[in-house]
Amino acid sequence: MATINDVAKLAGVGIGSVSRVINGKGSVSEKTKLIINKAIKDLNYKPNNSARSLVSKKFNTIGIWGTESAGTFNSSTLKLIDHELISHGKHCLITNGDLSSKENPNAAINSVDDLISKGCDGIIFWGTDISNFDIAYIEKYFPNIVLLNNKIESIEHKCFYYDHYKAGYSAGQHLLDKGHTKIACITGDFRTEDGRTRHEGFLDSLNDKGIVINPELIVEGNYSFIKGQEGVLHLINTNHEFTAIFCGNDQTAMAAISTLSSNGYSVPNDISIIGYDDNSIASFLSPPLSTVRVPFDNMALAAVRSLLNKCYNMELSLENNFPVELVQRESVKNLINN
Amino acid sequence: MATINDVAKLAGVGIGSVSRVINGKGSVSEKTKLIINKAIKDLNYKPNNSARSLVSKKFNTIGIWGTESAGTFNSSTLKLIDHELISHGKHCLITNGDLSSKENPNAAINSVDDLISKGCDGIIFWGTDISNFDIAYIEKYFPNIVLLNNKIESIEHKCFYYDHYKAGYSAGQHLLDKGHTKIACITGDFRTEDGRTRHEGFLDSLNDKGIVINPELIVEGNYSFIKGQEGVLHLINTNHEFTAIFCGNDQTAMAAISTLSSNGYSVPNDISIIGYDDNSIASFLSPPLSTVRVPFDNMALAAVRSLLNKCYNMELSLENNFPVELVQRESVKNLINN
DNA sequence: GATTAAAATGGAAGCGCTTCCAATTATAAA
DNA sequence: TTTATAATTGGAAGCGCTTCCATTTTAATC
Repeated sequence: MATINDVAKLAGVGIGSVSRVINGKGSVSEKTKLIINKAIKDLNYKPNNSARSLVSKKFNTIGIWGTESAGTFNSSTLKLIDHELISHGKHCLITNGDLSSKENPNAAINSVDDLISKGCDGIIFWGTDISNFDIAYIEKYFPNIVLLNNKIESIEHKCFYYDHYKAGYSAGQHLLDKGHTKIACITGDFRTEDGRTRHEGFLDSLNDKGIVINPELIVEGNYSFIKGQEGVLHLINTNHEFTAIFCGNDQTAMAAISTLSSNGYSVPNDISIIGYDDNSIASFLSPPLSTVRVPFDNMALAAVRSLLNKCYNMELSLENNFPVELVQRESVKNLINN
Repeated sequence: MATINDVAKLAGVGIGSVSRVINGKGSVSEKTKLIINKAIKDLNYKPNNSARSLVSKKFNTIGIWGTESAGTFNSSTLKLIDHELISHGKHCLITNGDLSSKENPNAAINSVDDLISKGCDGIIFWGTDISNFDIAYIEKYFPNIVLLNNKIESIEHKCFYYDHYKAGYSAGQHLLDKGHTKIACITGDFRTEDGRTRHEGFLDSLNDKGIVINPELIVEGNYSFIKGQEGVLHLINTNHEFTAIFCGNDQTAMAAISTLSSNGYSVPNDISIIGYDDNSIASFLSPPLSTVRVPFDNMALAAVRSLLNKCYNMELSLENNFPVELVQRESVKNLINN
């Protein structure tokens, strides 16, 4: 592998000039620039990043800390992030937090320290699988961070998230608009903030119309297919009547649809389903799923850009408002005759 | 950030000893080891990876070159790879080849060079979206590579792939076993090798029983939902009778099921569907999809491990046989009365 | 206690780069 | 032409580490 010395020697110049050409700063005459570029090409010279980072303290790399449940490893959003980074000449170093969460209490911090010492200029924390406490601790000595789909009051300007409450609310509203009043739901995990918040929003939308949901029609899930399946089974075995189910996420909705139809119920004729996320499958289900679209990609893009700006003094534009949108497809029946 | 000098000073030893402790090689007395470790902890010292790499030429990082269509950014397999790397203290540097493929002809190579100069000890090439020619070229100057789900004769020992032919064959066989003889198919893209091969295997399974498929019942797809939808629509508008469709992948099968049912056909009562991949959705479809399970995870694990062995002189065990398996669920009707 | 071999230790050299400054060269003004 | 100023240039220093070797310390043996 050719080094900067080789280039300098071949071009008959000093290493300083070569460095100036590579980095495009400092003054070099057009003539020597030409000579140096030729030498670079002839030697197929590529600057050694370790040496560069050692001196400059810049790594041109952004770390991503995420977990499976954050969707990090199962989402086109990762692609989008990577795309944005690469198009600015940066790299993407990934760490899966799942590994650490099992182990000792400091495991999350350790895995982050690992990421830092490996060399990245900033970190995107994706999801809520790391405690606020840990993040706050890390942020003290490594401030170039950004939270995606998570929110911590003390560093709110570094957070990119949407309003779970509003999202839940709009799901409920849609059901109401279509004339449903007897509504069941299969929620997310109530131990998580977002699980609670989206459910609250949902309940409040009903409350605001004076509708109170039968507590027996609320079953707690955890976003998994299997819990969705169990939830539906439980609901259809209860004796309470309902015409619609609000599912805590699309995965749950998927489970609901398939479980209902294999138990002889038709969606939406017998029971309507509304999901939450608008994941990549939602429109492909049968029937296509009405759901709340969460602006994941917009948030992700803004998060990366904000970090890019901070780490590399860039000035990329970024959104800071991430409205949720109700996507009406065919899984909710209109009960209102007009 | 504390450096090795700080540690040496605090511990009252030479930097050589500190280095020996960090790397666990060379001899250091238990007593000084203790002192040094305390200093390391007190200073919260983390070795600087750039400096280490600069000297040692090791990066403790494996690059992944993949594209969206390879599933790199949409698959739990990535998580598995990352997991394996991290549990051996290595990192995972990702590059999305999609970006490059659009641009100039050398874009793929450039993006790989980028990965190399950024610093990785080996690269996993995931999928077939980079030409054999390019890979062969890269392998010459950067031999620590491994191909996942791809095969190039000249470096077959670096390739981890399965038998598309057999997979296609077994799909056909299953349909035959269930008594289907009038079979349609919606294939993959015939411009790709795997698209062709799995189709060949499928046709041969029929041929071997003396069954010839009606050419009008073969429609070329490209693994996308939309093409699957179009394909089904085309098939049901044709006047030729068929009882089953072999879909080139599960995505296509998903499209087929949803399109058929929204056109009044019942799966599997009217038409049977068999898929290919056994992706994460397959078992959740309604009806649950019978499909050919492709051993992605096994291949990926073997690929990573093989690379780990090569790059770091490890001796991890690895599978080298990746049999395909038919997963029978409920989307294929049994036509044989017994 | 003396001798020898083995273990432990300190630190210089050097990895490839950026940055800085002193020295040189070109350019403009007088 | 001379002088002042700006642009260009070379290369030493130093980033934090590993590796090597010369030196010192320890342990083992007589």
